Amino acid sequence: MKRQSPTLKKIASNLKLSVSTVSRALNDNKTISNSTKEKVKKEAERLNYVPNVLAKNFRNKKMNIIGVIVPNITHDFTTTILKGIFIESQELGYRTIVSETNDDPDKEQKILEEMTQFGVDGILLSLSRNTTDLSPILSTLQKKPLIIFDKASDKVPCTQIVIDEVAASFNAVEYLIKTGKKRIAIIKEVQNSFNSERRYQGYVKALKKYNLPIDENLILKIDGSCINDVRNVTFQLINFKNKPDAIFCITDAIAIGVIKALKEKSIAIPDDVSVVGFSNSGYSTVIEPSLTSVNQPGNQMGRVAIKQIIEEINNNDEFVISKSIQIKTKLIVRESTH
Amino acid sequence: MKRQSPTLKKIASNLKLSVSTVSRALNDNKTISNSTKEKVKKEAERLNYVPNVLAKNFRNKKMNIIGVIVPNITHDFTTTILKGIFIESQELGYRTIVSETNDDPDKEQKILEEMTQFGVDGILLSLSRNTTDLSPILSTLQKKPLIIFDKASDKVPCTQIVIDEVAASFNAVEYLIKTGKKRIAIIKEVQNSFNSERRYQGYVKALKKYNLPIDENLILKIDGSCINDVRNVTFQLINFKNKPDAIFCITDAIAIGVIKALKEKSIAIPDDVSVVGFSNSGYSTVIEPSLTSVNQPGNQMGRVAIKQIIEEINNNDEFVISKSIQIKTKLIVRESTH
DNA sequence: CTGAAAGCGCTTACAG
DNA sequence: CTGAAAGCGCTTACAG
Repeated sequence: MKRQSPTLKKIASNLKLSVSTVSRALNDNKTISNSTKEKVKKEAERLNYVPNVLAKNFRNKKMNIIGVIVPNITHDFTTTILKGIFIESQELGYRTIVSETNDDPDKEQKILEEMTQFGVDGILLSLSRNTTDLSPILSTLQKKPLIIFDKASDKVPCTQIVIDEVAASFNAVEYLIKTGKKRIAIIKEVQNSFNSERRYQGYVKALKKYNLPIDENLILKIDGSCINDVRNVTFQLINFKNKPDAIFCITDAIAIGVIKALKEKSIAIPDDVSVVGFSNSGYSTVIEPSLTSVNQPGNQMGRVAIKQIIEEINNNDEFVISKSIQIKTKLIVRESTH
Repeated sequence: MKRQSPTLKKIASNLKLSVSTVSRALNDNKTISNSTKEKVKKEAERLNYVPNVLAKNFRNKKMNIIGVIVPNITHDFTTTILKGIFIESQELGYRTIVSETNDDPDKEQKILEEMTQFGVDGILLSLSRNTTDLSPILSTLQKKPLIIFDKASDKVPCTQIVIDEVAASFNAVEYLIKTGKKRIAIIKEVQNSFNSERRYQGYVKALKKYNLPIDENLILKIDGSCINDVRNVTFQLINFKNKPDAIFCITDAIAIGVIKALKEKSIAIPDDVSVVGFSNSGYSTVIEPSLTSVNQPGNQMGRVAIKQIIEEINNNDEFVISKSIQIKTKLIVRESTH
């Protein structure tokens, strides 16, 4: 702050060269002789020259900043995605600006507008749970490269990077079936959640494949934001004449609640009822019995998202083909199943 | 991208005004008449004018970006701090760039240098666990306003924003004493961690106040990054002839391990041994019995950090007085104590 | 109350 | 291989 940092001009005058030559030399432009390149670089080093990023950004109309929008930075899976985003963007020379919507569509719209105006080069968006009006997203899509990740919607015509939810829950349910379970309940979310719906599809797919009936009594919904319902729903489930022998939960948080409710009623896990969660959060190993859960490689998702958005940033003028990239998951088996 | 967005020049020519006047009008400069201000603003609106942030930044030598450096974004407490940082910076018109060190001092140094060079207006730093050489921090402190939060060190002459660790653990231990416990063990970290040391001081202070002996056998250390040691340490503790009747754990993660180990040996919690954790993470309510733990208001810490750094950014030329801001905590009592 | 002009530090066509 | 010049879009001292 105190001392002015040296500029190209300073280097140029010291070396009796033109500013243009110095600029080119520092950028390794091929039209500059190696000898002057060396001289310039040495002098830059000596002066402790640091390029003025503000000027560079302005000149190049590029910030090298990617905006990242998530519902809630506090969620385990979100933090692992962010980890991947940070690593990859760092490697590729980009910075990221992260903002939270707290699942508020208005906030989401505001952030989209601010980021666009701020001039980020591209946006990575994980949809808020309550977003139904997609027009703000469509309109920023007109102005900036944008990719949706994790919380997705196929109604937005852009690249989507998601967990292969159907395969993930298919595998989980198939595993339960192979384990001898025949009456497998599912607890999903009430909201019109893309992810929840896909997980349900995988569940149905597995039951069908093994010719198990789809019993409406075993398909329950809870309000995703009200985890306390879980206890009641679990009690409801085990009060059926034909109780389930396994419960597939759409999230780890639900699974934790289920396990606690089952223990409260002295139901043996997994002997009487197996429990499977989704996302393999830190909770899975804290709860007893430890929870079998679907591991989602958040790191990988984050890295892929960054690579993809940078590709779309660089192809900006050309026609970009939206793709759907599905990340593979893996079931981590623990004590809540056998 | 396709369409050029309008500039001041465009508005000026449309209105037959000078660029300077338009600029001033848009910035609500008092020297401009209300009538032209109105005209200009209306035209700006009509053209959908959006100021070029890149040009503005460049001109004003200011990005309105604050760099935030944390060891690991994955930690519960860190995410709550970040939440506070996001909220407050958003409100005050700043953006944040977050980076992770993964407790690697070299990475930390690299990030400090990159952020400085990138031109952030200020830096919020939570020290990596393994940082011993403070010179990179001192040197960036010469160039940019910098504040240390959470993982702190009083060896860096800058404002520190920390949990009032001593008071926090004093209160926790005092609570255990009032609950009838007399042989209170502490499990702390092997590393030269500022926070761990402070928590230990609070422990000692409480024992002294109530004239309880300080028994070296009850003061144990584990490697912070190796949670598996916890089980052994716990077994070691309960094998003493004079076993502890309470265990104060420097982190929730340690407390979880302790609870599991105690249950394994069928020791009643809290009747035989009470357990207290630190940070009131999500785990506290997942483990059974639920964990009594010190709640750290991360949100507040984040907000205070942002307010403070912005103040120091704005007072840049003047002499800045470094302060130590201590955030108050609260013990959340649950089933692991009585 | 408004305008003409300079300049922030860099990049890049154009010319030689 | 190098230089002179223009310009990115804005702000601001200076002048009137």
